[in-house]
Amino acid sequence: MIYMYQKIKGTYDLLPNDTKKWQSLEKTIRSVSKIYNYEEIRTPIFENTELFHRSVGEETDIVSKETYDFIDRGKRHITLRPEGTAPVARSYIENKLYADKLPVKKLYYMGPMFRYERPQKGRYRQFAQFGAEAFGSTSPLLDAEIISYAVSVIKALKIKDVEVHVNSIGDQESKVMYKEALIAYLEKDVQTLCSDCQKRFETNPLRILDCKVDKDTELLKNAPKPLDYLNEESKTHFNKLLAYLDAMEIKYVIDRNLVRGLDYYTHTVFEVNANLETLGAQNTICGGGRYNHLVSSLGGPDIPGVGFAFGLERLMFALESVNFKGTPDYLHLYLMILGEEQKEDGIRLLNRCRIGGLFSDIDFLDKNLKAQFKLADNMNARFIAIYGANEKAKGEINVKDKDTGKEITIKSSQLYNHIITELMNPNHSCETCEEDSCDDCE
RNA sequence: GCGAUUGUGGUGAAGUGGUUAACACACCGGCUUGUGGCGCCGGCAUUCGUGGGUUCGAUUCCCAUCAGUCGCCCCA
Repeated sequence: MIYMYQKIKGTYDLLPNDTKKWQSLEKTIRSVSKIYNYEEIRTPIFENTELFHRSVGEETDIVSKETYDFIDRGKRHITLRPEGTAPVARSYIENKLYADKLPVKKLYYMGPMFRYERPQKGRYRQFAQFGAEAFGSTSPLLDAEIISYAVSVIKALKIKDVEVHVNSIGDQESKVMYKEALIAYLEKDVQTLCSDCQKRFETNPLRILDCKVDKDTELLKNAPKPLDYLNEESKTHFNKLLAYLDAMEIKYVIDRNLVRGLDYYTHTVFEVNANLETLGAQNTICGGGRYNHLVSSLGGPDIPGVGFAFGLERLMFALESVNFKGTPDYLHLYLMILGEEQKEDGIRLLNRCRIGGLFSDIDFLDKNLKAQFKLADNMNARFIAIYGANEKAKGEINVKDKDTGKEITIKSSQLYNHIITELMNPNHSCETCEEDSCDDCE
């Protein structure tokens, strides 16, 4: 070959083996979403560049240096979405979902996001997120529900060793007060911090709190914390949240240093970390919080919201470490037609089985018997039917049940009925069980 | 954006400045188009990510580039 194309840096192909696991993951996510009564929303993967600048924050890395931007043929400035909250908020406003008969709109989404970052484990340039947004209530109960929803997804996936970290950065007023206090406190000693923190001091001082390099220094240990600067309202909100979490029996730790990177957060912020070697440094699988002014700052009515986002690749890694398996592939029937003269009649038999819903396949390469048996094996076929000249002459067909090893010859017209009957037999093996799971499968 | 490290067939991998590039699995063919999973026999990298340089000669040394991995940053 002259030139081999390769995938774009930071992207990946999901091959059939992988898509099975992903489908299973998606299925679990959807069923938990149903339990919490969240409805799916799907927005475009690109939006006006401006949307992300307004919402996520001009100074954040993800907007200032990580977006995929382009200008389309109509000279529009377009950005591949780097996160899901802003597009959902935009859609919420544009479609006037606040006027819906459901005053609290609970939405979830799943799909690809794009950030121009240096790829590493659990971090890709095109990656998938599952996220939820609930609009229309300032009640801390909604914050608690969102956290509960996220935790339930993790539980449903049987991921252990997770920690929920919560914190409050307060409302707009508290945020401003805290920021001033922090800056005043750090001002004279900025030079003692790491070089990254010195930059952060100018751009996003809150993030100094969770710096890995400086976190153990006396300066940071004694630094003012957002929780100490909450006004009464913010304090009440946070305390109620904690009470509701207790009522929901959700274990959490209050992480006084937890801040989030995106500008739109107010009050509650939280993260879910998984302590798994397979995740490496990328151990935050879920992050979220409340954003009371995002909708209004995007030109909508003054409506609050709260949400979270999961990184699905990281979830997949976490699943691998708990030996999560998708449903195994199998076939009901592998039909071996021997001889060109038998093909058309054989195809009729195959077709009948397929119309009846049997998972069926056949050879396309005129392989010999041995090779076809091997193929049937690789396809994990339960029944192998052989249709050759002998059978055709007698109107019969030979059927082998791989589960029992028994082989019988029946009227070829009975092929479908025979297989169906056998499949209904409760003594089935789980490898070929028709449901996604049965009692024996667990 | 910064730092480190790796790159040999479908896969896992050994290996050397000089010419047949181990081995294992997978795959293909034969013994055996009418019964696979075992066995035996045979096949399967004109080529060592790509481009350039050093050299009589490079997969092996050097440079560049692309990609992967790990960490920082950031974030999910």
